[in-house]
Amino acid sequence: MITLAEENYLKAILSISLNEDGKVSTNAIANEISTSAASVSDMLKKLQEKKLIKYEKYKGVELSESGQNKAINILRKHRLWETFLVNKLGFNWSEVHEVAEQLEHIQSAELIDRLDIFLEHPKFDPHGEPIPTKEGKIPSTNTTPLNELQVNTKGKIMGVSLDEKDFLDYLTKLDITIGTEITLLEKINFDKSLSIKIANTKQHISNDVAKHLLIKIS
Amino acid sequence: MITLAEENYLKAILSISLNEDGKVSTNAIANEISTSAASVSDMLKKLQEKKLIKYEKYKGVELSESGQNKAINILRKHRLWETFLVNKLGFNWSEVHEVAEQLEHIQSAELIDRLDIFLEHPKFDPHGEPIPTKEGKIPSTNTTPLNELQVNTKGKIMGVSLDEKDFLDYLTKLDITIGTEITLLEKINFDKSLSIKIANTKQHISNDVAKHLLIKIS
DNA sequence: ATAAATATTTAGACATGACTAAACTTATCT
DNA sequence: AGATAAGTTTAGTCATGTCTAAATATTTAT
Repeated sequence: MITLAEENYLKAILSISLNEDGKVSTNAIANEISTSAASVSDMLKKLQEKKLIKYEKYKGVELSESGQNKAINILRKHRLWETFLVNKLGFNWSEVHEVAEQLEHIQSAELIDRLDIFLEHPKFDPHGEPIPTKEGKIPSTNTTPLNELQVNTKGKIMGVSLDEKDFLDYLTKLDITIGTEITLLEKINFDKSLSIKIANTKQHISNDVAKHLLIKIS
Repeated sequence: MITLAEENYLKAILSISLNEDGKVSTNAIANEISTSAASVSDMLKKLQEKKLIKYEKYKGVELSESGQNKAINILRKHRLWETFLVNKLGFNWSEVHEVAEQLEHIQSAELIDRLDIFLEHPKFDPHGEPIPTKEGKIPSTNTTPLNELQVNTKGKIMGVSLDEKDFLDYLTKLDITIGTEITLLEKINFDKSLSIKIANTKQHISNDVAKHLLIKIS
């Protein structure tokens, strides 16, 4: 059996791996799940014994095949539950993260199969993130973070890569949601902030916001 | 904050209280949740400190008002989730108990409010058990266990008071489900077993089965 | 290439929730 | 009432997952 804490560690390692290459450091994990490096070090030993990760002291860690399967399955569950909460229960996209963090640990393959059917096999969650397949593949999205676009490029917002209430509420205030057409007008060298056009209105956003907006160039 | 273990103890105490009068004994709880009396004794001290129960050493235990509210809320969540699993996801009534035991611990009042709306405020779960109200009332059902009926009484099965796969699968095999019309033909004194008529077929069932069938006399 | 800074692991504690064995309380039987 | 049985609590231990402080390894800078 896998414990709740172990699942959260696998999820954290997967999440870091998806954002950067190479092995994952103890500190990165400690930072991701807001715990001490010492606790992480302890847990890595346990995950190693269960063959869920490949770990060499001081050298960082990566998921084993079975660890990756487990982690991707948790991600699949998280994104399916978020889809359920928004599409069926009428939650706002900014309100679902915490509850989905609980629901993703429910143990029942049958439940997830049936939820997937009930939701009609959704491909994306309410934040535009791809829902991993039952076979453990994460479909790629071919999108680019807004801050990496060239000036004067036009595109459509396909998703956001950060699931935090304050961030999502801010986007809603800016009239930014999935499907919104956007044009990058100008990049400010000084602070990397951006001028954009949405529905014929000029807006100004920070680099920190822009990097979490995933764009498909049109 | 209330822990998972604490919630399960409150639930067990409520469940025992609903079936018998007076204070709940340490052993009864140990039996209900398959643990040792020593563990129960430890936990009762903790629940006492949190004012969730009224407890006197060697004298048994009862829920405090806040403890009862918490316990009934867990029961409400359990029964709403079972309703969701059967009505929306297409599970069989014998397959939902274990999953609902996990789902009942998800912490979000908003989630349960919305689930209740989504299910259109169901009054009974898939086993015919009443769903407690948001205000913490358990509606009474005015039903009688089959084994307490008089011979030759006719009635309808309104619910079952045991949520175990083997039991429910057996009922399904006997063509017994909620709404089934039933006539009590004979009580066998020797082993308290019963002869019954269902859809013009004579059947014979044990007292153990009969006591979990809740009948509304017609 | 060595010192300083940074990252990681080990050591030793602690809280939770479980266990067994032993001690103690209450109930029951003659 | 006193002995025995049944029920309950206490004492001591264990596994999990966390922590801080100290020790050790690795990386970076001079």
